Amino acid sequence: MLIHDDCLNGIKTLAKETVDMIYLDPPFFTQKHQMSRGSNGNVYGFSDVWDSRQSYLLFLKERLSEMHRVLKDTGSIFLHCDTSSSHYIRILLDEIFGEDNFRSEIIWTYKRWSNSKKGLLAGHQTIFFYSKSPNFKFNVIYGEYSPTTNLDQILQERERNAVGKASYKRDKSGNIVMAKEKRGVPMSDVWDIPFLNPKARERVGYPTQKPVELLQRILRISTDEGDLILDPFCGSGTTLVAAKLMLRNFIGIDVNTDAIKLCQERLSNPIKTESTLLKVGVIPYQTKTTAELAILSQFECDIVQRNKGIDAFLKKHYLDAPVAIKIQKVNETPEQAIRLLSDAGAKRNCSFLVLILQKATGTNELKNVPSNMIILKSYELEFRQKVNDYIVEMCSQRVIGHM
Amino acid sequence: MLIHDDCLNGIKTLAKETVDMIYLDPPFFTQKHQMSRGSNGNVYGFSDVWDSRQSYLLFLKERLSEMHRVLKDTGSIFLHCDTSSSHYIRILLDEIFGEDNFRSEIIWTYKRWSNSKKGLLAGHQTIFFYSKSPNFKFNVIYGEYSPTTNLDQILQERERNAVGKASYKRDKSGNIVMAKEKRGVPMSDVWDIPFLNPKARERVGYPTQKPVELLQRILRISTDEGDLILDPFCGSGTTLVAAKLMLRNFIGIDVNTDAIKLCQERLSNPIKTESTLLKVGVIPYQTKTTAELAILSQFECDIVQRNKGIDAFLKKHYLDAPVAIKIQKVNETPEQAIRLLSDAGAKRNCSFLVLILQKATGTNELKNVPSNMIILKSYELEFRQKVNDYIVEMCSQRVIGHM
DNA sequence: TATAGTATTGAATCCGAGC
DNA sequence: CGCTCGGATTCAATACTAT
Repeated sequence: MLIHDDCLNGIKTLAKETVDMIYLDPPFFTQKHQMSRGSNGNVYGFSDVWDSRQSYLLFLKERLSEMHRVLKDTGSIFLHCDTSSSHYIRILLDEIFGEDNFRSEIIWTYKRWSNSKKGLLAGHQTIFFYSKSPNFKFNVIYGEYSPTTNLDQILQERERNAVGKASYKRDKSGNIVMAKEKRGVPMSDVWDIPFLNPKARERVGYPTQKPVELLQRILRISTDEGDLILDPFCGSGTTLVAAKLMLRNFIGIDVNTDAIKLCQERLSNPIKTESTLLKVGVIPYQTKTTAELAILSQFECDIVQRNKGIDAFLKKHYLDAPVAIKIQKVNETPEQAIRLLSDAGAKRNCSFLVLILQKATGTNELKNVPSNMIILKSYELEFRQKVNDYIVEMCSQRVIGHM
Repeated sequence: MLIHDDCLNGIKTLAKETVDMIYLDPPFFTQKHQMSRGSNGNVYGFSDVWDSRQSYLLFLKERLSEMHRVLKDTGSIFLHCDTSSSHYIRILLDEIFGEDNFRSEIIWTYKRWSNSKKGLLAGHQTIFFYSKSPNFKFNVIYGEYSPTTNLDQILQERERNAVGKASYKRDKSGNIVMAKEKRGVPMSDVWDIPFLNPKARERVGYPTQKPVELLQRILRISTDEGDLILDPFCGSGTTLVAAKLMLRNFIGIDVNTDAIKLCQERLSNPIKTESTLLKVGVIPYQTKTTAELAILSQFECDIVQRNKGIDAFLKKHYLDAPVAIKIQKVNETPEQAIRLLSDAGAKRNCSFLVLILQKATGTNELKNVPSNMIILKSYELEFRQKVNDYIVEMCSQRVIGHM
């Protein structure tokens, strides 16, 4: 939903405790008029000039109180700002949401291209993360271990003696005891996400536009599918686009007519939205899944978009003809995949067709496999089948042993 | 020089405008008693518990005013704090040093041993950088260009037309105009410096001890040799050690007797841990090739560095034990790879071992394969072998046909 | 001497016991 | 039910040891 109004009025129309998450990127108190030019030639802008800091803070305070009202008990708020006023803003947030509900000061870092000046180059912005209450919703996301970590050691169980000295745990026979499954490293409050590249900005052209990746990360940790997101200063609508992509519901408010129009365009025309994102480098992951890309990355190949039968061609030709590759999709049976690939391959005069299966095929032999089609199983699949075989055999042996 | 006293008294003994730089790392208002044990068995600590934030801020304010007095016109102050009170502290600094003399909010980021929590892991602290006046001393330090930067572009002169569109400058004959030599990228305000590791020799056991490297960076940008540095909360004396190593003069003040003793000891033998991580960067730790990473990316696994026998462990355990993965290296025969993996796997009590072969094995059966080792072939290898089989068969058929 | 592999550690965090 | 206190768990990065 889009509301074209000052967010103070806009939020007042919403009922108490109905919103799961609020992200806002209000004016930063830069005392400048923010402007930039869009690809359509329009000039977008808004004023960030104020009588005094006092009036700026009052403006924010009124609106933050309303946000507090509409936020659910399990909800969170993310306020994006920079060093211009972050200290005063945090005091406001402490007042309105309570010091105890301060969760994190998220640092968004980026490398930026800029001329040298006397002093350090500003390469970060701050996002304050407060919750409405201690029982806020939070999805812990685990990441990779640091390369300097010796994982094989960490996987061993350890114990400490009375003095606190740690050592590896061993069983009675002196063997090392392995620890339980590990989850990985929880996400830090410092986020290194590339600044929106200038070409992408050209496409939408709204000043202070944020990268979708940043919003997606916020949505991932603080909301689930179907949750309701509010962005009271939605600008060009990045939050709303992220919400739509991630199947969240959303309300965007902006006082600026151009902003609302821009949001409508971005949201109503998903294809254009996708192409915008494609430039930023987010969408390739949507036409091909990460798993598919990982498989294809092992072949020297060129990736084909929008073809149901072929995912890629090998760079090298065999028998003077191209080799087509297809990965079985999750919703395809092996037979369907074989059919799609052999049809598409025939049209292109391929010498070989490579089909990679990702799902168990049952025991039946595959039918209608052209003689030049090579069928491979994904590592996962092959691994799972072999483990299965092994366990089945082990069990049967045990049964025989008991007889 | 070392002064054993409350810094309020200590600074009062100093003359007006005599100090070039002040670094302070005051209590953070954590409301905890900070304690830790030194290698000599001593227990060091200080109290960071206060009646109220008010009294904490008053304490700081009195001392900051004195610091302002002794700082030279060209001098700077760096105040180290964390999210506990950074917002209030910055308002104090605005008051005492002036908003216009705010130079940077430096973010010190690090990775750290930790535990999972509901929320984001704190991985940064803040250093506020203010100057006494606009004509502060500052040494601009240039770093490397990021690898994604197009160097051609940097080396070409650019110009903007009336509309503000940038293009490469050309001379009258249409040749590209090369720019003057560039010096690199000026330093950002986000500093990634490893946290003082529990095992670092530099560690003296004083709580909240900071890495020497951090202080050296501050000294480098804000002072020259022979300048006078003041640290009014010198603790274990890291600032003083950095100053001594970099030939700056220094005054350290602390109320704590143990702290002063520790400083004396440390200064007589200043040690800086040669952080290999900092010296060589994170790359040498990453020992996997892109091809290997591509293969591993298809498993849900944690990557292991510095182990010849194991490249990764599956995140999921099978039969209540971990599963180790190894990829055959280009210079390993299958037999060697099998041997390395089975040895390493035995030590770690793995339920299964997965070996991925990347090179043709000849026709011989593999020997000494443990029963719980699963051998997979890389897609490339499998593909090439099957293509080979196919062609061989095709040829033989043709030969038969010709007979 | 260089490299592979092993042994440790701090302190933030959670969780459960005790009050 | 809300507190504190103690114990268990966590992981990055060093020092140390063996080869």
